[in-house]
Amino acid sequence: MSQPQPAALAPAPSVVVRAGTTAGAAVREAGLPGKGPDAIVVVRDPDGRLRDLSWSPDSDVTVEAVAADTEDGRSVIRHSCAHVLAQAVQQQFPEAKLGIGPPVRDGFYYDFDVERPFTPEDLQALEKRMKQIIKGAQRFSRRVVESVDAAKQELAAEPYKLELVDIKSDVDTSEVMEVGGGELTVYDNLDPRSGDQVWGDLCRGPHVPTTKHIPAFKLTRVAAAYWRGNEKNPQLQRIYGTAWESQEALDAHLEKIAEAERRDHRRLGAELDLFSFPDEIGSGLAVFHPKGGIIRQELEDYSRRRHVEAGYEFVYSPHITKGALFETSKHLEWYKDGMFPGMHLDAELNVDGTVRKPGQDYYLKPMNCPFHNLIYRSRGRSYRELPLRLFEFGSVYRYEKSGVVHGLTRVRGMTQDDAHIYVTREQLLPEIRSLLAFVLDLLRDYGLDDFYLELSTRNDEKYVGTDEQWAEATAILREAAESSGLELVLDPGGAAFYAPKISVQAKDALGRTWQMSTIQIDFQLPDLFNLEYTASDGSRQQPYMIHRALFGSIERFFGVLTEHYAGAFPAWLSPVQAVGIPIAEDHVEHLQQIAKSLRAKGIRVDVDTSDDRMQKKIRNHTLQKVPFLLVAGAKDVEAGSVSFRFRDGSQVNGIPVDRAVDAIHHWIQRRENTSPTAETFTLD
RNA sequence: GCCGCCUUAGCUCAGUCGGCCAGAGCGAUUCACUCGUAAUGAAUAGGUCAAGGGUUCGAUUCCCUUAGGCGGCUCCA
Repeated sequence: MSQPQPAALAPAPSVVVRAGTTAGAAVREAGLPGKGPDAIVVVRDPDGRLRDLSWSPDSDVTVEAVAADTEDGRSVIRHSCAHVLAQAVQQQFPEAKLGIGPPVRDGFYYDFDVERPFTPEDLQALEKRMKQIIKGAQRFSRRVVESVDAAKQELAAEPYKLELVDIKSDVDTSEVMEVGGGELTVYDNLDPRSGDQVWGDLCRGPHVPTTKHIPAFKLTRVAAAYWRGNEKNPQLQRIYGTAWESQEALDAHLEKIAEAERRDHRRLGAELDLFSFPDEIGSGLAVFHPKGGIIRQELEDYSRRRHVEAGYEFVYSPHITKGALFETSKHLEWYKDGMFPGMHLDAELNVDGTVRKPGQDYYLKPMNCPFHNLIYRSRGRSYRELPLRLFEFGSVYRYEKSGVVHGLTRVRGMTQDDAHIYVTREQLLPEIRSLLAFVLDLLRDYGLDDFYLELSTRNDEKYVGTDEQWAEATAILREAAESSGLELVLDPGGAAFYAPKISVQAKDALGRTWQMSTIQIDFQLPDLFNLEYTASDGSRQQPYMIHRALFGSIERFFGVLTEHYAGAFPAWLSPVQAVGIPIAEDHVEHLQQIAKSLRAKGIRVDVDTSDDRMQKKIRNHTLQKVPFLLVAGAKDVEAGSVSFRFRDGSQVNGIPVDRAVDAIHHWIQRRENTSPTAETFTLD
C-alpha cells in the first residue's frame, strides 16, 4: 500500500557536517526542524548510507537531512519503534529471547521466542509500556563492539542474536537489520537523566535520537513466524506494529486499512450475492451466483472478442488426463506436490488377486500447456501458420496447502485465460512486443491503468535448459519490456524452472499492486513434445513457445476488480444496470414500458414493485450499487419522462424517456469505467 | 503444512462464571399503508449454539479430535 501522506516534495536539504562535530549539530545550525512531522531524524552521507544525528565524521562532509515524513524517515522511526517494543516485551516477559525486528512496508515487526504465544491483552499491556518508554525520552546510543568474541559475550543470553553474529558475513539484507556494514554495533537505550543503559540490542542502525521521536504507533497483530524464514526452524512469536511521523498520518493509515476491509472481495461477494465458497465443496473452490455470473460473463465475453480480433484461435481441453502427459511435460516431476493426487483407474484383478490389467493414474490438470501442445502436434505444421495463437479459458486445479487459500485470490480450482503462441525465432521479439501492448491495452479497458513490469530471471538453484537459451529468452523479454516505456523492476531468481517471465503488476484504486498478466518464453516444452514445423526451405524446425495469461486467473481478476471498484462495478459489468423505482403503484406501468425499451437494447433492468416505500427502495439499490436508478412519479408519467438518481446520490430529473434510454445505452456501450453522476452523465 | 484466534437464525452479532422456554437488528413471509430521492408500521416463521467424542447428576458453555473460517509464516508452475 502506498502512503496516505505523500513524502515531502521539496528536495532533501543538504547540510555540511564539519569534522569532529555531529550531524545533529549541523542540522540544528541550519535551522531545520527538530520536532513535528518534518523533523530531521537521520542524515544520508555521500555514500548513500543513513547515519544517526549523533554521527560525527572525521572530515567535513555534505549530507542530506532526512525528515520523518519521508519513506526513509518513516523506516527509521519504525525500526526504532521495534526496539521500544522489544524493550517492553523483555520488561514484561524477562524470559523472552529476541529474534529480529526490522521495519517493513507501512510498519515493523519484532520476533520473540516466548513460553506462550502473545494474547490481544498482552498487546494492550505492551502498548502501554511502550508509551511509557517513549515518554521517558530514552536516548538511542550507538556503540561499536570490539570483536566478535566481545559481542558473543555480551549476547550470551540471546541465542538467536548469537546466531546472527556468526552468520554476519553473509547477511546484509534490509530484513536483517541486526548486523551488516562491516562492523558489529549495539544500540543502547540510555536513561536521559542518569545516562544509565536501560536496554540494548545488537543492531546496525540507524535510529532516531530519542524515543520521543516516535510520534505515533500502534501494535496491530500477533502471528507465528519461522526463525530466519525457514520452515525447518523453530517458530517465533511475531508482533506487528505500525509507526508514523504524526498521529494524523497514523490515523490516515488506519483509515486506509479500514477502507481495505470494507472493500474486501470476500465481504462484497456475500453482500452483493456474487459468489460463495460452500464448505460442502471444499476449501478454495468457489461457486458464482447469478449476479457474479453476469460480471464474469461480461469479463470473459469482452476478452474473447478482443482475442478473436487479435488473431487468437479458441481451443478446449479436458480437466483430467492420464499421467503420461504430465510425465512428458515434467509437471509430475517438478510440481507433484502442488497437484491433486492421481486417481488410479481401469485396473483389473484376477480371482487370485494378481493383476490382469495394470490400470493407469489420471490427474486433474494444473496447467493447460501440455494439451495445447498436443493440438499443435495433431498434424504437420507449416511456417505459414505461425504465429499460431491457441487460447482457452482453461479450468485448472492445484492442491494449494490448507493455510494459503484465500478468497478468490488463492484458490484450488480456477480458470486461466491461457494462451500459447508458437512462433519462429524471428517472430519472437515482435510477437512479444505486440503481446505486451495487447495485454496492457486490454487491462486498461477493464479500468486498471497504473502498471509496472517485473522481469523474473533464472533461479540458479532450480532450472532446466542451457545458459544460451536462458540468456536469449531473457534478453528478448528485457528488450520488449524496455520498449514498452513502463518502469521495469528486476526479480532476480524469480523465474519458474523452465523459463524467464515478464509480469505486469497493476495498482488498484487503493494503491495496492497485484500481479496480473504473465508472459514467458519456453524452450523446454517444444523440445519435450518434439514440436516442429516445416520451414520455407523444407527443413524441420522447432518453434518457440510463449505462455501468456492475461488475467492470470479469472477468479483472481474478479476479486481484484471487486476491490478496485469497491463493488461499484462499471455499468457495462454491473449485474443489474438499472432499476425502476415507482413513487407509487400507479407509476409501475410507466417504468415497465421504459424497462422494456431498455431490455430491447440488451440492458439489464428491473422494476422494483415491492411493498417497500420508495425511500427504502433507493436505499436498497444504492447499497447494491446499481449505477442507474430510474425514479418515476406522477410528474414523470404525465410528462413522458423519467428521473435519474446515481450512486453518489446526485440526480437529474424529468428526462424524456427516449433520451434517457439512449443515454444509458450509449454509456454502457462505451464501456465507461467510472460511475455515472449527474455531472458526468451526458444526455446527448 | 506450521503457529495463534474464531465458528450461536440466511447475514451481523449479544448471551450462558456448567442448570428452567437461547436473544437482538437486518433479511424472509403475511397484512395494513401508496408515499418524489438512503430504512412506514404490525404480525409470523426461522437455531440438534460447526460435527464427533469425553468429563459431569446436567454441556451451547470445560477438555480432546475433526471440518471450515480469519491473521501471519512457509509456499505460489
